[in-house]
Amino acid sequence: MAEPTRSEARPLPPAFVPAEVDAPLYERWVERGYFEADEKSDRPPFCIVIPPPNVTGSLHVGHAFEHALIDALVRRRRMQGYEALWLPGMDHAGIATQNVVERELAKQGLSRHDLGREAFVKKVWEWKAESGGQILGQMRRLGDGVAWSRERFTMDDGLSRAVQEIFKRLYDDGLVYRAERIINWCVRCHTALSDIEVEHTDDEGELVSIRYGDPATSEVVVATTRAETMLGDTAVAVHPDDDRYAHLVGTEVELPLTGRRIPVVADPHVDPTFGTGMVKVTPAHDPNDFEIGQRHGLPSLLVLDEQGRVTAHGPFQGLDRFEARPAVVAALREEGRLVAERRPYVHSVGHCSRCGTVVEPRLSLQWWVRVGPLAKAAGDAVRGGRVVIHPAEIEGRWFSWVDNMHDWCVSRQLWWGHRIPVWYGPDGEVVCVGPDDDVPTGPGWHQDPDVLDTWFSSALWPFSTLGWPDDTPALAKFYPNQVLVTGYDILFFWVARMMMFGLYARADQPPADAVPFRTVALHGMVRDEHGKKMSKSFGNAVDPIEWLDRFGADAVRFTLARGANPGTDVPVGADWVQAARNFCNKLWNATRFALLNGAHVGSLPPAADLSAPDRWILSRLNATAAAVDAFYEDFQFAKLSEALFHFVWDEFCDWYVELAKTPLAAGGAAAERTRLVLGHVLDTVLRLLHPLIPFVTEKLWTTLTGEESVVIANWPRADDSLVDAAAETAVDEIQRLVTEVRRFRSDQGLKPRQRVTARLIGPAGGSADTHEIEIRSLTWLDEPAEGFAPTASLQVGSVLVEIDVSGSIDLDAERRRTEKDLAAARNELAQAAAKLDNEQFLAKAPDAVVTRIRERRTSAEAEIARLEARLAALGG
RNA sequence: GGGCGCAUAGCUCAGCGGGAGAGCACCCGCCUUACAAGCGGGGGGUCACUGGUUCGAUCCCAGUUGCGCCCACCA
Repeated sequence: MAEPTRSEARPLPPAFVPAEVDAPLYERWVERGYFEADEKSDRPPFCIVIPPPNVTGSLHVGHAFEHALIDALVRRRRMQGYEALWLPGMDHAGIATQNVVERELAKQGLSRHDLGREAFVKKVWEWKAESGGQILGQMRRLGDGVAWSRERFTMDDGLSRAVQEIFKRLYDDGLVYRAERIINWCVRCHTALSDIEVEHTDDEGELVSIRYGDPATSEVVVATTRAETMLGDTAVAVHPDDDRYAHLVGTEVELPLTGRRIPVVADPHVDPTFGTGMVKVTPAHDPNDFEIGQRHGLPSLLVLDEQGRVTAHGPFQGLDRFEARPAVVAALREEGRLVAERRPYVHSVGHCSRCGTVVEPRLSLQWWVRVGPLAKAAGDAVRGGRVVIHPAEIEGRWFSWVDNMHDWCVSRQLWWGHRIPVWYGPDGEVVCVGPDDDVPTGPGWHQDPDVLDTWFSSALWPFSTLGWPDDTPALAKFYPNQVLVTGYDILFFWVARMMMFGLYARADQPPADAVPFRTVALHGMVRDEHGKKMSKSFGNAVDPIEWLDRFGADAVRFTLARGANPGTDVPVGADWVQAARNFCNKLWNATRFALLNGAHVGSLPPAADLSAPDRWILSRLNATAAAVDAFYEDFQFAKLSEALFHFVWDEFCDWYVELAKTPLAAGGAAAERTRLVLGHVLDTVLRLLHPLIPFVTEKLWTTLTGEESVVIANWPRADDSLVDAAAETAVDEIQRLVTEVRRFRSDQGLKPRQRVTARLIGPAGGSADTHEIEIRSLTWLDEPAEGFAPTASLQVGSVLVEIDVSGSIDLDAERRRTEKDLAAARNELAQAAAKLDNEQFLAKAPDAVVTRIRERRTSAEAEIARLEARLAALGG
């Protein structure tokens, strides 16, 4: 047997101080290459690509949350023997980053146009270097076990090549095309936006009804919330079956303020029951009107420029759309009661998701991805079970989205991003250039000035980061990724597009291997301690660094994991992080205690040589390990964290460690046996906890075992043979006895450590008999001396405890307690008895339930008898 | 306008057909040589409302009220 000398050799400080522990450990992990993955390995692959953070700024708590989950998954798989890869990187975040840099420039009174495209883009790269470095630093502090050698950026050469390649393929397949349509135009960002980049809110506006045609005889009344767009009307539409207006169809009416005459057309899109049943048609500034225009060959008249200013017609020219709106209404009124009605109107208004500006629908020539076949494949992959979405309830949303997707506008009028690889020739030639093609040169040739939607490159992330379009070993090994962990908020922005492009790019593979990932695990959003959305403007956003400084990375990670119920939002507050920090410290001190007492890791003695508490804690340990494994398979981070928390604190620390003090003090074989069990339990539970709280566990585990690192230790396997029902029952008895005595003492006003004498009388070999020393120690009861005269007695299970409460017993307190317990027991009995009197219950309830109720009745009866006796003894 | 989800202890949330749970907060007592970032004990809930199904409902169904989210081109 090894001598317990380690503890003296490697003492632990009395408290866990993350600031002193974390950083050196992380550096060592990286130096030793633990997080690197070998694509040539025979081990099964486990790859998760990071949802690339925007280089825009620093990580927020949501990132910390996501990283905590991913890191836990990857670390566990690594311990299980997988070739585990967490691939890091960042996203250039086109519009977001450009905005940030433009804002910086604005502080100096400059616009990007002052710099020019080339200089501006250079500026953004500088920003990227600075901001990106900050993000990487935060990831190190969090303990993210990423393969740094594989770090990628969506704008680096390889990924840009992938973007160009896929664009070229899509172009050649007719899946990307250029067309003039209504797009969402942000007048502040000066770019087109895709539909999902627009956020709708119910805004207060005004619905204005306007008379068109001859004021005297006018029967044409149309309504609008955007009066200024009337300047661009090119028709009025009615429903084809609307008899009220059938006579007008084919005629022309005068458009006020413009001197133009516009036709009345019949179109099925018009809802005859809404308003007057007549609609103004502005093909250049409304998607529906554009459709109507197409159907009737109407001209499209742009009346707002890219700044949202009126381009047409004298008095309004140059006015912002929001100035033009009332101005037009006023002019109509002056013109002679052309405004039939004005009323407040709450309606859905689209805003730029980046800057909040009201989006202007606007006719524009843009590049589009034809989404039909791609989206169908994305839907089928989930339908066919090739990709599994967690939690499953989200699938409904998934299908309704992919099955109804509109074509995706992918061109952006920005400078920061992947430039569209299309050249236009002097004679109207259009050439799409692949990564290995020659760029057309010569007079008149120029490249499309626009860049691609930032999500276009993100969509390639699962394979572009692994070397695609080249046929690399990494791609072969790690594609499809095993899991994708991300927030439900970007299911459509990102997950759907990765599915579409992954399936398209890898269409040469068998269907099951073309998918970008096998499982999508969606998490919720981090919220504040009251469940409110975190936002800077609301002032409740937390900088994770603050918590990292105060409580350490493990505490932050554990808090977040512990709150992570599948797919639901996670509320967190500083108090909770503190509680997690306390847990880490508890673990620290339990290990410290064990080491101070010579705990070490060795082969466990056979069960027959172990005490009931030993067998109990091993039983609980293995049950916990099994539960943790099951929870991991289901991404139940809250449950598995809770299981480990409960095991460590409530079972191991509160009971096993306390019970262990007796054999440790006894010395000899009992002490050595206990040291081995302590060592074994800690060894195992530290490994189980490592994926969640990597730093403390590394420090404690290496100190305990003397081994190199828990990062590369084996994941514990639950051993069913160590689950021991008899031991659990035995310890359960001890716990009940101890708790009852403590309760009695507390009721009697005895100080916790105040020694009183007592005699324990139980059946030979029962828990009181075999563990009397432990029980006395935990209840501060001394052996009775000569002439022992108990002043009180209490029966707990099969054990009678006679106590000499030094001094007089507080009869009132004791009576109150007993009466209360008695009432509870009687209530219990009544409930059980009522059920057992019910014939239908007996006939229909499952046997197990009936048995349980019978047992409950029996124990309630015994309890009542006991309590009544006690009450009688108390003179009640 | 559609679709989805949620209402359980003061707060944040688990549980989800047969004994109401956790963390934090609260009250009482303890500086017990692992830990005061701790230890022991304790109080606190007609499980939103109304009906239904069932021997039995916090749990299933319907409706009501309140809250949240997603989608949508209704002037």
